[in-house]
Amino acid sequence: MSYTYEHPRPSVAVDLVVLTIVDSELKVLLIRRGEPPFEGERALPGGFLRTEPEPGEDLEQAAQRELQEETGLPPGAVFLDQLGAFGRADRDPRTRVISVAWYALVRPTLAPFVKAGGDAAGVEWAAVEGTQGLAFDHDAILAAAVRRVREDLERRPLAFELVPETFTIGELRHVFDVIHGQAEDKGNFRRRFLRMVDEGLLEQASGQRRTGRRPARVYRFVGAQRAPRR
Amino acid sequence: MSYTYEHPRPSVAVDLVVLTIVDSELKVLLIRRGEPPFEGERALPGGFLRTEPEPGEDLEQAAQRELQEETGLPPGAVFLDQLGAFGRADRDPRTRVISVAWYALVRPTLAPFVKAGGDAAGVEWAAVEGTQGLAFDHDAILAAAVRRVREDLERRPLAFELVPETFTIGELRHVFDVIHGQAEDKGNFRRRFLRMVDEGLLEQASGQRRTGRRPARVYRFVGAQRAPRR
DNA sequence: TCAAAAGTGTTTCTCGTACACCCATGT
DNA sequence: ACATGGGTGTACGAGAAACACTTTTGA
Repeated sequence: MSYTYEHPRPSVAVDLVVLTIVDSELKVLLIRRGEPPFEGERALPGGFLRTEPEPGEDLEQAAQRELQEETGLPPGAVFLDQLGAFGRADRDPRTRVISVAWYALVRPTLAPFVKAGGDAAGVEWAAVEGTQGLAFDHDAILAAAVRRVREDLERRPLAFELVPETFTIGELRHVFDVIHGQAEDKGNFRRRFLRMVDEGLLEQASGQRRTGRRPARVYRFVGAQRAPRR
Repeated sequence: MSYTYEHPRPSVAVDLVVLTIVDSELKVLLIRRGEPPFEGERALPGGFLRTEPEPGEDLEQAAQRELQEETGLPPGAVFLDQLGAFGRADRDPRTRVISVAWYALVRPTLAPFVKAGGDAAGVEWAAVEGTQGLAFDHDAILAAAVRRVREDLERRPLAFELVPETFTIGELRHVFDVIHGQAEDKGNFRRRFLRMVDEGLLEQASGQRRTGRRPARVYRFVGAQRAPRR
């Protein structure tokens, strides 16, 4: 309760769970740590909040900055929302660190550009399934992110962040299939989808997609704002 | 990206949005600040994360500790979950502070004991509606908490945290009415409720409640775990 | 006896679910 | 021609929504 500012302070880090879908798999962006602690091991990308020059950057700014540094993608091209704060006392063996974790969704069309732009040596897209043994408490953060995306997928327009700007019904359904780990019924998904169209959330775009089989109509997301709620 | 530990560190605070229902109104626990900044103004209860002795306390521990200090209620009697981190650079005029906010739900039966137990001078239950002008960014934190509770009420067993251990259907419906600001249909709510009973989430308790009118059956929540997901 | 809340029933509509089937295209 | 995914139809059931009605109590 003592509301004084004189006391030792923890470090505040910002960590990112950057997700995309490649080859029908949910992937997460991991780095290989180049320094202790956990040197040589894999971890989520992240960094410390800058507090200089006073008063420093907003938490959200810090997350956006890290995201940009780590992916090389233009700001605004990637969906970003806060996951929460992770603050187990022993999560960093060296000193006290609070991590504010964020999750980001990268369109598959942009994913290939990420490795090129990243500064860190060992940046890679790793399959989420089977990923384990990350540094710090990053296993737990990753798990929380996946749970969160799975839940939010149902009630917020997240899926549109994992397809190209224009997309077919099949492509969108594929996002759900991958994230939920099971196939949706084609016809039922289509109906749900078309309902969104005449609610005005989606509109048919011009052109069509020729992807091997029968060409499909393409749509575009126009619903309200894609921004998070905060 | 520089993953070094040598840099100025922000303070980390833990703030609480403690909610209850009294007199058919959603109430939030507020304190009157006794020192700068914002001396004399109202604010959410909270305090700084303790990092001594090394490595200090977990974030969740800190929240529980504050909750206990502020309400005087026994630990475990109150539902607590994390809201998120609030870190606008200018949120504290004096120095850089990151706030990790939590929301708590106090049963109406316990609410009256809170003022007695609190140490701070000006602890009060204030109606959420119309509350404004809180210190720091606490208006925003409060708004986020209310939005979150409204959403979670639908898909997690939150309502049971705002009734006595045993409760009538009407009492539970009242929670929804107050939080959503509009009355549910009696019959429809009842059906939803009874569905939970034969799903095993609720069980009829012994006895009945005599509260003025016709006595009502009382129920008890037995569903899985009440704990948050983290 | 009257108001108020408990408790019950009914009807309509929407949506999720499961499944069957046709259509257009590249190989 | 045939496999593949796009596109369409149908039928059932659970649940949301709106509303009317009976029952039990205290005042």
